[in-house]
Amino acid sequence: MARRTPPDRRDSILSAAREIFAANGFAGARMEDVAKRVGISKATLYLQFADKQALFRELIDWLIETSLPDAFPLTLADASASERLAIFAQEAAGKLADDDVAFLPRLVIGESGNFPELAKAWHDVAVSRVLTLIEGLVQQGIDRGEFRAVDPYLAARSVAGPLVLGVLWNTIFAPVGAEPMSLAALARSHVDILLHGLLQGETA
Amino acid sequence: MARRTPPDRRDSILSAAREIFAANGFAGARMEDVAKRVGISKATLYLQFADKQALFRELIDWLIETSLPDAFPLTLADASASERLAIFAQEAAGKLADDDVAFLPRLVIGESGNFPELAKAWHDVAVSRVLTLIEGLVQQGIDRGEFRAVDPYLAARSVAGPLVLGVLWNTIFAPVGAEPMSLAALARSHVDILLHGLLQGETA
Amino acid sequence: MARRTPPDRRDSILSAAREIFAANGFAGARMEDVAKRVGISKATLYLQFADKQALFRELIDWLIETSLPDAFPLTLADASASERLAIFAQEAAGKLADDDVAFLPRLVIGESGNFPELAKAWHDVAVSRVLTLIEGLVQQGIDRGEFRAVDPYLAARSVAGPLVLGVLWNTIFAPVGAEPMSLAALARSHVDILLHGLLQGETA
Amino acid sequence: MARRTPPDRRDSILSAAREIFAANGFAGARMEDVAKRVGISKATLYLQFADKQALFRELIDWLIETSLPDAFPLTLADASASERLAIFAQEAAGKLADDDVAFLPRLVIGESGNFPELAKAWHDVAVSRVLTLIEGLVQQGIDRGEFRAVDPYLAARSVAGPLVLGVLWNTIFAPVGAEPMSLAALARSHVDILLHGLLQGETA
DNA sequence: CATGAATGAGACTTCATTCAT
DNA sequence: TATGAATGAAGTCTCATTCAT
Repeated sequence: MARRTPPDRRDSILSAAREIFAANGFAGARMEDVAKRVGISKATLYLQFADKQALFRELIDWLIETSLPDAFPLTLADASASERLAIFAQEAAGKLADDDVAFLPRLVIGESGNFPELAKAWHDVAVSRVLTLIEGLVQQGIDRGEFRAVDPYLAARSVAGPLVLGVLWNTIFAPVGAEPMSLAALARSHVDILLHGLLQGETA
Repeated sequence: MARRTPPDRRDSILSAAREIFAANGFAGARMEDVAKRVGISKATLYLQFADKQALFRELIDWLIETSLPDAFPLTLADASASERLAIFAQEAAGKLADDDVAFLPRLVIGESGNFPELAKAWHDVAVSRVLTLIEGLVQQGIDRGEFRAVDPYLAARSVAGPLVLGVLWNTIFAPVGAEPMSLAALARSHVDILLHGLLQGETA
Repeated sequence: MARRTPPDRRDSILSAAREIFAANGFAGARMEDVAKRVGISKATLYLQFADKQALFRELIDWLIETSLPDAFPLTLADASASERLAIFAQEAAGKLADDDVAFLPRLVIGESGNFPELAKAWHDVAVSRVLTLIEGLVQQGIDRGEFRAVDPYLAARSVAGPLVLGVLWNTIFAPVGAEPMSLAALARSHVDILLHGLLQGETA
Repeated sequence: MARRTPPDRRDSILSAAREIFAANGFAGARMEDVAKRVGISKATLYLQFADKQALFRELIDWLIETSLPDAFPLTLADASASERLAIFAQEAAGKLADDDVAFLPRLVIGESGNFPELAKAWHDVAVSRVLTLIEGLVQQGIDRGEFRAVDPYLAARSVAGPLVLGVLWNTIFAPVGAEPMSLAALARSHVDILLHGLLQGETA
């Protein structure tokens, strides 16, 4: 059941590493704990990963690959910008609610001081991409006369910000007693506010 | 509270500790580096702080005390809810742009796994407070008939989210090559969108 | 002595082991490197040799057997002692110039602390034999009235020493930039000096 | 008796290291054993030496410095070349008989594969110097018409070789049962042979 | 008070050796 | 016979923490 399956073995190690690193950070994590969680010996770990840093780096890469790649191909739709924004937000909320993804931000944020490259990779591969996608969405809305002529760059941050906050909330504060937040509800409310504004008179 | 040693000494240690912990996280920080940065010996460090955890905990307390306490007493104003929201956002952006504050999120996020109490303290003392303040602000707007009847809890997240994103952006991504973000500009744009919405026709 | 595996296999392992051990010493050599050089797996190595020490010991035996056995059968000649000394020196220089032999001294010298038996084997099988042979040669010269009545034991060291120095020189110093030494030239010069002395007037 | 004496401490470590490295070679030596022999903890070792290699390198340097520097200033004498050669050989034999010096060759020879720099240092600082000194001595003898016109470079090897052999003999073979060799006796015999030659008739 | 010196405990990493296939 | 995979044991190195001065 566990002899000759290099790919499985590798994934199971990465999976265990995710938990250990997520719980303790890079410096605080112990290789022995990772091994123990996989049910192998430390030495076997080193058969697959050159050292602790390699394991950590490949873990992050794996997480980024695993979680973001096929993200949001929905952009295609020829619905209205409003609808597409709403759909995007729902999809994003759904993805970010996945625990396998949610702790990546914490990990990368926490270790960005020690591993700047990881921050860069996460930025390039995931964050920047998503923000650019949102920018495009906003820009499209403006071009179609559907949205006001706001700054797409900043607007994209307005769109994404609350979701980031929500993810971190659930990752950081929920474990210490705060009420977990429904990303879906947050997304719905946020899109509503974004589109229609807070002001009373403004809504037709 | 500090005995014979001038409080200066204590503060200079905490200040040094801030830099070291911010740069390396708790586990990655070395007591010797803290001592070296202050210009004292490791042993002297232990004269002031029982151990590494004590230093870290007192650091966090000190940071929260130092940075958050006088936060946003502005709530007083009896201007319109819109105006007060705008003012709040500007003030918040200003405070969060301060480097002495900006790295705190990263630190807490990174160490929340090992130090749940930090997450809790930060939540209780800082985050929760500010969000509650925003909720009150929104609620007031609704009560006055100025804002639509949105969910104040979620709306508060809509307000704060982009600022959080902005701070993290400048903390995490700017150091690895991303263009730093102007929190003031972000706040301005965000409040505009929040109040008036993105939709074209909606603005009077 | 080797079963199904052709002796070639055994020899090729020993040959690879020679290079690895010669380059790194016993403790520094890795079984994996030996296996890799042969092109087999570590496990297969253990099919032929019980463990690392066994491999090393058999290697030394093999080297001694391989290199020394047929050494200097020339002693027979019934030429003059001078001639025989000269011939011996030339032959020895020739043999010692062979790289397959030259590194043996270094190996044994380096590991004599950890493997006293090696030192003993080398002494018994090789060094002692050669020195005894030289002693006999000198003694013969004395007996025939050809040589002065020197101490044959010490004289044998006088004969052999420079060749040893030469071998070590080429093994130790030449690789780090020193000019390699011609053992043949050294032997020729040395025999000349040994026979005729350095002093001017002494030569007829 | 052992608190605040950095230089003593350092020397006592090097002295212990000498024994451990001499007995086991670089790879075979354990830092813990060195520490144990000094009577300190492993960590204290690392207070003085960055790592195992640093300890080893500094040990070799220390040995070379300690043993060779003031070597053979005797060159001054204005005695005959023969006398000076004899004196040199006696002095050299005396120095080389010192156990603190005698194992250096073994150590460097054994590790020359892993630490080429050591071989180079030993060559440059010790071996090359002594050989050059002998060359000068021979050349002087030739210039004065006292010696025959031999090749000084090769003659120097003829002079030094047996002493090297003797040292290695006592280092390598004596510990495994061979009769130790008197370097003084060897030197005396060797100089006699070198000067007067082996041949009977040649001596006036 | 201040500190240089010392160390115990622990973490990473390596490698000879074994075993199921 | 051959080997890929696995690991126990060991060794290097680090660092929070203590203590004598």
